[in-house]
Amino acid sequence: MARGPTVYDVAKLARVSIATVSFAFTKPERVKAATLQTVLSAAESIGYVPSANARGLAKGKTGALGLYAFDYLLESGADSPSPSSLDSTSHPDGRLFPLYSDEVQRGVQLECRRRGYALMLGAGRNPGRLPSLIDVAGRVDGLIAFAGVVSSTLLEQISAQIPVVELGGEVRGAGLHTVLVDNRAAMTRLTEHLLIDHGYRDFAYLGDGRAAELVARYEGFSEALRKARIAPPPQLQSSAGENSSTTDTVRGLLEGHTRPRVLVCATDQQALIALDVLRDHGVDVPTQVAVTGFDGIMAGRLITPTLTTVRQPMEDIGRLAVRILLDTLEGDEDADRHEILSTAVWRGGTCGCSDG
Amino acid sequence: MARGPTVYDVAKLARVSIATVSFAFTKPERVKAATLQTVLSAAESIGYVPSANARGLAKGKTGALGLYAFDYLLESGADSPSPSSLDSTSHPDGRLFPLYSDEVQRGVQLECRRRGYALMLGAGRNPGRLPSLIDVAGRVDGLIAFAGVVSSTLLEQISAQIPVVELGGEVRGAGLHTVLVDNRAAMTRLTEHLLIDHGYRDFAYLGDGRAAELVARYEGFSEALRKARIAPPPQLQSSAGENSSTTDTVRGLLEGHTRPRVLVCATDQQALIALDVLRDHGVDVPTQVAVTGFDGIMAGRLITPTLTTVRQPMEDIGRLAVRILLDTLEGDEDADRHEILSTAVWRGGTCGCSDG
DNA sequence: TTGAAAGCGCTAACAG
DNA sequence: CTGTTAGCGCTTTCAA
Repeated sequence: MARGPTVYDVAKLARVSIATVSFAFTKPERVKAATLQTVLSAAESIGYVPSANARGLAKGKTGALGLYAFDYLLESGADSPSPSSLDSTSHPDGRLFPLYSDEVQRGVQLECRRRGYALMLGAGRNPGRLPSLIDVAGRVDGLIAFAGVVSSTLLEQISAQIPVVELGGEVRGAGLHTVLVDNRAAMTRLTEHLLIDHGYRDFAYLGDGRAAELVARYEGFSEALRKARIAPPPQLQSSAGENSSTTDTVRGLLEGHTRPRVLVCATDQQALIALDVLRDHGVDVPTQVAVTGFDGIMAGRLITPTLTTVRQPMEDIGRLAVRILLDTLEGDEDADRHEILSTAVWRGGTCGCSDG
Repeated sequence: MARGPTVYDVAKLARVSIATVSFAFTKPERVKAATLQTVLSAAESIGYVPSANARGLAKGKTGALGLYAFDYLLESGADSPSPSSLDSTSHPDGRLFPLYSDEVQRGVQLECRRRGYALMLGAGRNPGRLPSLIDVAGRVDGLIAFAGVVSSTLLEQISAQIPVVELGGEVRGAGLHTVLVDNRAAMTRLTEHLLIDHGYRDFAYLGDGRAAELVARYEGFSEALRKARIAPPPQLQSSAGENSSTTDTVRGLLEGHTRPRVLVCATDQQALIALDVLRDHGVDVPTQVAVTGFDGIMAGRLITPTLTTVRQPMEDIGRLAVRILLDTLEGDEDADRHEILSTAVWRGGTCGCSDG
């Protein structure tokens, strides 16, 4: 922030010491009413705005939490100068908003506001440019980060300074708190629905081999299949965050000669893209190909038929992360916390269930 | 943030001065390669995370922008401890997410990330608690605030320190930049559609007399009516941010003995609530009562029939605000900027147009 | 190329 | 109740 009037200026004007000015703002009850008035109006008259930086430096606290998220939309091209969002239906990715991370972020925001904390947002995977993780970490009292966005060793390093909650990923003992869902078990349940209730036996799997959560989903899928004595197909690789890569992969699948009966996708975002491609190729869902996702984002509920998926309690995930941070910050919390929230299989229309 | 290793610790370990440590991080090219290595690995080994606070204090810049938004959802009760968002359709207000402010925020976020700035979020109307506006203002290089969230005089005061963009509201010459749409003209166009294309003549208006933007909408509505020689009805007052107040108002309207042919609402959020109440009372839309909103939020596009409304380019509004800030910050911008973005009347089904 | 030293604006003892 | 004073951790001249 630009330099403006400081405590010194206010003090001079009010003819008191800087300590009194400071007290007037932080512990008004410790200052005589008359003095308080003088100081406050002096401050007002010169437009004094206390520097949160200086305050944070002096107190060792900032009153803000940080959220470091992976920026899916940014990567997929939504960062074009100005795509005129007046008609966001024509904006290919806008249609997918809010994404998984957006809904989690919403929970974080709501809980931060409730508890009187400001929230600092950072994002990106290119640590070269600001705001890199370090940049937000150095500025907040606690940090929430999506797994996979930033190296866990960096996160552990930061957690030596301030409490850190990692969302998703794996439980590590290294001082990081964790909030996650049982991706593996949930995907097993979803797959069993497809196997048992629908009797499908011919599967394809659209995955992303990198993030730990996504790997767990594939494992859950494979396990269900093996239990049914079906050999799990390999993952068709597509980057969960990059819509164009998903489009290519699904196109490739359709242009091959054997078409699966079911396409299980690692995320809703991928499933929704897949549905687009299927439609473009004139393939009917669910009668020709059934499709499922994972996450439970809003967009999946709003298409017809609705997307069969596993719903995560995204808002709760965000809220809980904030609560963990504040508990360790304000309370006398001790150990790492690893919370596993529950999910629910949502039987939409894209798997062949009757919708609604 | 908690106190961890500092430049001093790193300097001692690397056997250099703190200045060298600082240079190593900020101007690596000014440090001999060998020294750089020593410093960097020393820093790494003790888990050094530079304090953005101290840096900000010393440089007078923070590399972050602030967004101060009105927190509609919070007020309307979504701040209950944990409403289990697994089924957000059962969560009365979750259904309305993302709201107008959320979509604007999204634009702000995207542009901030593009330009390498972190974003600090604050919100609320109770200035007593943190994070009050001042708190985020003191911590950022530029501020974006929704009109009406905070007194404009405070905003003007802050704008003496850092550039400020006010979203909505009125153009003030006092050093505040503004981004807005022509609420009045847009509402006139919408009303004319109802008057001319549908021939409606019996109107009710659900408004909120406080915010300047909302007042302008009512004026636009009234003007269209007067031009058609119809006396504008008074505003049925309901707080735009408080859903329960809207529910009560609309109920009151329906329980009266004269039911209007059209209900024009100042915001989509109010219109959507109104539609709920109408449905509960067994009133058909649009055949018995036509309804219109204003904003163009996602929820309005996803109901059947779709909500007739005025679409604002919300994402663009957010992006533009950021650009204005960065232009004045980084460039040699001079004067206040007052940008007016264009809107479009969306003819949905709730006004009686054939939908789709 | 590196070091010494003076702040940046505020808080928090500790005196008075 | 108010003033003095010593930092908080980093950046940045100015010298060496």
